[in-house]
Parts: sequence; structure tokens; C-alpha cells
Amino acid sequence: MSKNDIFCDCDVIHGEIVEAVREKMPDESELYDLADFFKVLGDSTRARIICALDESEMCVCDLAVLLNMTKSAISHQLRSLKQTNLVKYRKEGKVVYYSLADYHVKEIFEKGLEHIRETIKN
Amino acid sequence: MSKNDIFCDCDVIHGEIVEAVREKMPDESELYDLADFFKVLGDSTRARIICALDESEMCVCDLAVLLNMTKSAISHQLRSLKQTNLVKYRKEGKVVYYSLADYHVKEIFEKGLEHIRETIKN
DNA sequence: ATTATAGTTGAACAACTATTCAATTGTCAA
DNA sequence: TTGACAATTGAATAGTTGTTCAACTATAAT
Repeated sequence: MSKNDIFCDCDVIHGEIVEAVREKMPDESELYDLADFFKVLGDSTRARIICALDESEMCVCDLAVLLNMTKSAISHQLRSLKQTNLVKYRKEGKVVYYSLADYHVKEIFEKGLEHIRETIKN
Repeated sequence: MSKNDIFCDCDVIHGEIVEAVREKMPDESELYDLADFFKVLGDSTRARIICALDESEMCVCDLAVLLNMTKSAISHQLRSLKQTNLVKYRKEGKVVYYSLADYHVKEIFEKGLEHIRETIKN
């Protein structure tokens, strides 16, 4: 076990706590994926898209009108949401309909809103 | 009601759906705060800090050693976490102990992990 | 008082990212 | 086949952000 490695510029103060916590930390890669997941929700445009799709399946044009943005901008963000498995889509002629991919997203979204509303109270 | 406003470069396809969704959307400011909240979780360093503090109260040095980073880098990130009410702190002499501020954070974090683990399966 | 250590802070730099713009694909209708 | 429209894409730009570095504050010990 190393105590004062490459980058850290200080000594351990509570060595036992550090080691105990270290053992309980999830895999590095899992935490990285988790951060990436939250990063996707952490943009107001994407958050609004998710919020809209939580109400109803919608096509790119509808989302563009609703959020008052260009189709291109919406499409770029939908790409991120697709790649991270937050939305799914179905094609019908020229029109592509998007909807939420996962019920977790809805739960996490609602918990987030709760948190916001409660912390603003104080 | 306006149908083809300033920025949008297309026509509405499903006008009724758009209006129905528009009425159910939360306030713009609330969605903005929500996105900011998720943005804070959407960085792997901050995610690791949250994860560590979920196990135990820790000081800056301990976190720096655990995550193998400088005190300064950790302190900067703790500042974000403080400002968004994700962590609280107490001072004891020279040492500042940080801990999670809100039980929501833990729930959201765990739901996020669930989501990650389930979507990776497929 | 002086020294050492925990922590914070501001400026600067590099890396990343959201939107725009222009061009392109794919589908439908005339 | 031609024109119109939904949607996607790549390059470019402007804005944002994480870490580093150096300087600083505050507390404790000698």
C-alpha cells in the first residue's frame, strides 16, 4: 500500500478511514460511466428534452418548436441521449419519434426535482 | 400563441401534442437549476468525492490521498459541491471535515448506478 | 515570534462542449 | 424525376470547465 503517491501533495491524516473507504469504493470504470450518465442530464437543453419526452413521444420538429431551437441543435442533443441509452426512437416515413428509454430516468429526474425544491426552501 | 417563432427553423407537425406538453413543463428556472444539479454529479472527480463521503465524513487531505490528487484540485471541487448544497462541513482546528448534505443525493446516486448496471447488461 | 501544516483562492491554460451553418440523406408526393 | 421536407452530419466557433501553479489565510506547536 502506498501512502504518498505520485500526485497527492500531502500526508494522510486518518489512514484507517481512507483505507476503509477505499475498499468500499465501486470500480473506477463504473464511477466513470455514472458520471457520464449524470453529465448527459446536466445540460438544460437535454434536461428539457427529457422532461418533454416524459410527457409524450415527440418528433424532432415538435421538440424544436417546443424548445424554440433549430432542428439541428435538437438532433445533435438527441444523438447524445441515444448514445447513452436515455432515449429510444422509432421511424415512421420521414418522421422520427423519440421517447424515454428507461424508467430509471424518470425516477432520477423526479428525485432531482424534489431535491431542488427542498433545498431552495431554506 | 406563436407557431413559428424566432429561432425554430421548421413547422409544427403535431401542434396539439406540443401545446399539451408545453403546459406540463416545469418553470424554465427550475429546469435550469435541475440541470445544474446534475452537472455537478456529472464529473468523475466530484462523483468519486460524493461516493467517498457517502461512506464516511472526510477531510481534504484524506480525500486528496484517496483520490490521488492535489489538495487544491479537491478543494476547488468541494467548493462546487458546497455551492450546490451537496455537501456540508465542520471545522475542527486546522482540519475541515466534509460530509453529504442531503439524503436525496444518496438515493439519486444509487438509482444512477442501477441504471448503469442494467443498461450495460444488454 | 517563528515554523509547519490544512485549507482556500485567483489566474491561466488546455481540454471539452453546445450551437450554428452548410451540405447531405432518405422518404413522400406531384 | 423533380421538388419539398424531416432529419442527420461534420466542421467551425464561442463559451465553459477542470486542473495546475503560486500565493495566501488560519490554526497549532515549538
